[in-house]
Amino acid sequence: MISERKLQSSKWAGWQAVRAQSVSSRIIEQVWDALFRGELTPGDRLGSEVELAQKLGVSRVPVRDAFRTLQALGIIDIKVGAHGGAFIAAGDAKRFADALAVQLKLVGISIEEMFDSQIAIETMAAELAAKRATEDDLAHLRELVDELARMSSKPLSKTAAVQFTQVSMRFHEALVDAAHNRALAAQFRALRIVLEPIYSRRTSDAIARRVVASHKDLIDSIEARDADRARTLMRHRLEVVRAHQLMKAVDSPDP
Amino acid sequence: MISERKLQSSKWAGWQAVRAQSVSSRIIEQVWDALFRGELTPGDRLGSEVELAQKLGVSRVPVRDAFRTLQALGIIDIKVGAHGGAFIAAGDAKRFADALAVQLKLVGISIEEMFDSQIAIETMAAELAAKRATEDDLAHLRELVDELARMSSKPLSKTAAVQFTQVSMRFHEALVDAAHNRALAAQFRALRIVLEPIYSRRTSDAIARRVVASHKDLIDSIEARDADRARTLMRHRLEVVRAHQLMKAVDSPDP
DNA sequence: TGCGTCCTAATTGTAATACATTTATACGAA
DNA sequence: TTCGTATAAATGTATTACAATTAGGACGCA
Repeated sequence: MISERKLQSSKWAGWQAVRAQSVSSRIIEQVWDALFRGELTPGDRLGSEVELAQKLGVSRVPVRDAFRTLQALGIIDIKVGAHGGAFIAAGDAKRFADALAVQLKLVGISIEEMFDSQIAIETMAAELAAKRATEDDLAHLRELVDELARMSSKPLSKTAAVQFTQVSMRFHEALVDAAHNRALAAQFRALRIVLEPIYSRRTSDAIARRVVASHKDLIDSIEARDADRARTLMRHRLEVVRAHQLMKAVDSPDP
Repeated sequence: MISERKLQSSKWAGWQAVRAQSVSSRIIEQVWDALFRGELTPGDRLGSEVELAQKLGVSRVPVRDAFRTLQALGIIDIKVGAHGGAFIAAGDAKRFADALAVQLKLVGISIEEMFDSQIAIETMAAELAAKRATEDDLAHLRELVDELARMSSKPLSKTAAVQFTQVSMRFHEALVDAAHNRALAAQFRALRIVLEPIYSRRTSDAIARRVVASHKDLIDSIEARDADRARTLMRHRLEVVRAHQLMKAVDSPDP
C-alpha cells in the first residue's frame, strides 16, 4: 500500500508540502508513517478537513478522500459536528477480521490453508495458556467444560447439539484468552470468522463425549503447567477436527 | 463494518433508491453484500462515479466517498481514464497484512506478544515447508543461505552487516513461501511490518556464523522432509532471537 | 494490408462554493 | 441548579468547472 518512506526526521514539521503523486495518497502515506513511527497514538486529533486542507494548501476533496481511506483502514475515526474531525482510532479486532474475510473471498484461500493456520495459532495458545493462565482463566475454562460435560451426559437434542457447538467454541475462545497474547487472539478471531460457516453446526453424541474428554485433559495439563502436553493435546485435537472437516464429515465436532 | 442486510432478492434491481443513513455508507453496504452473495466477482465493473451517481440520483461526492472506502478495503480497483471506473479487485494478501499491522499497532501489543505470535506462525511454516517445499523452493533457499555463508566468511563491514540482516530476512520470507500457505504468509508479513523496526539493523560476525549454521540445518531437515526436526530447529532459532531482542541486545541477529 | 501516430472522448483527480445536518459547548431562563 | 436553546464548528452532499490520464479509434504512411 505505502512504499517509499523518506526520512523527514522532524516530528510534526513534515506535514505541509504535499508534492507529486496524488495529493490524497500523500496524506495517507504521511499519516500511516507517522503512526508506525509512533508519533500518533489512539485519541490524537488530526484536525478537520478544512484545517488540514489549509495547512497543506489543497482543497477539501483530497483531504476527504484520504480520510475515507484511513477510516476504512481503521486508522482514524471521524466525528461529525463541533469539535469533530479525524482522530486516531483505538484498535478493533473486528476490522481486520473483516479485511481477512474480504481477501479470502476474493483470493479463494483453501480450507486446508485455513486449518493449518488455525493449528499454528491455537497450539501456541495452548502452550502459553499453560504458562500464563490465571486462576480466573482456569475457573472459566472449568466452568465451560462442566457445562459441556452436563450436556453430553444425556443424548443431545437438535437444539442442544447446536448449543454444544457454541459452548465448545466459547471454550476455544477462553483458552486463547488465557494465553494472554492479543496478537494471537486477534489472529484467532479473524480465522474463526472465516472458518465458522464451514464448521458443522451440530455435534453428535459420540463426538461430544470425545470433545469433553479432550478438553478435560487440556485443562489438566494447563493446571499442571505442562506446556508441552497442552500443545500436543491441542494439536491432536485440531488434527482430528481438520481430518473430519476435510472429508466433509457432516457430524464434525468442535471448532 | 456493515451490519443490517435486508434480503432484496433481486440481483441488480436493488441498486437505486438510496435512502436513510449516509448515502455513501448505503452504497458500500450494497456492494459489500453483493460481493458476499456472490453476485460480484473479480473483474466485474461497477461503473464510473458519474454513472452510479446518476443511477442512484445523487451527486458524485458520496459515490466517490464509497469508492475510496471500498478501495481501501481492497474490494475494488479504480482505473483512471477512458473505460476506467471501479472494478471488483483480485485478492491481495498484503492488504490483510496491512490491516493486521494497523490493528496490532493501534492496540499497542507488546514485543513479547509479537514474538510468541511470530514463533507460532514460523514454526508451523517450517513444518509445512518440510512437507510441501518444491525443488524450486529448496533451490531458492539454498541460494540465499549460500549468499549468507559467503558474506559471513570474512568480517562484516558496516554496510555488509546491514545487508546480511536483509538477506536473512529474505530467507525467512522464502521459507514461509515454501510452506505454500497464503494464510500463514499473510500473517507472517503482517507481523514483520510491526516487528521490523524493532530488530537491530546490523548483525555481528559471531552471530552471523551461528545464523548460517542454523539456516543450513533447517534446509537439510526440509530436504530430508523431516517436519518435526524443521519445526524444532526453527523454534530454537526463534527462541534465541527472542531472548536476544527482549534483553535489548543490540547485536541481535536475524529476524 | 499493416503499422505507427495522433486525436478524441471518457474518467478520475482536484478546486471552489454553497447549503443541509449533526453535535459539543456556552449561555440564558425558570 | 437544571433544563433548554442558541451558536458555532464540522461533516455530508450538491453543483460546476477544469486538469490529467488513458483506451481505443481514426488517420496517414508505407
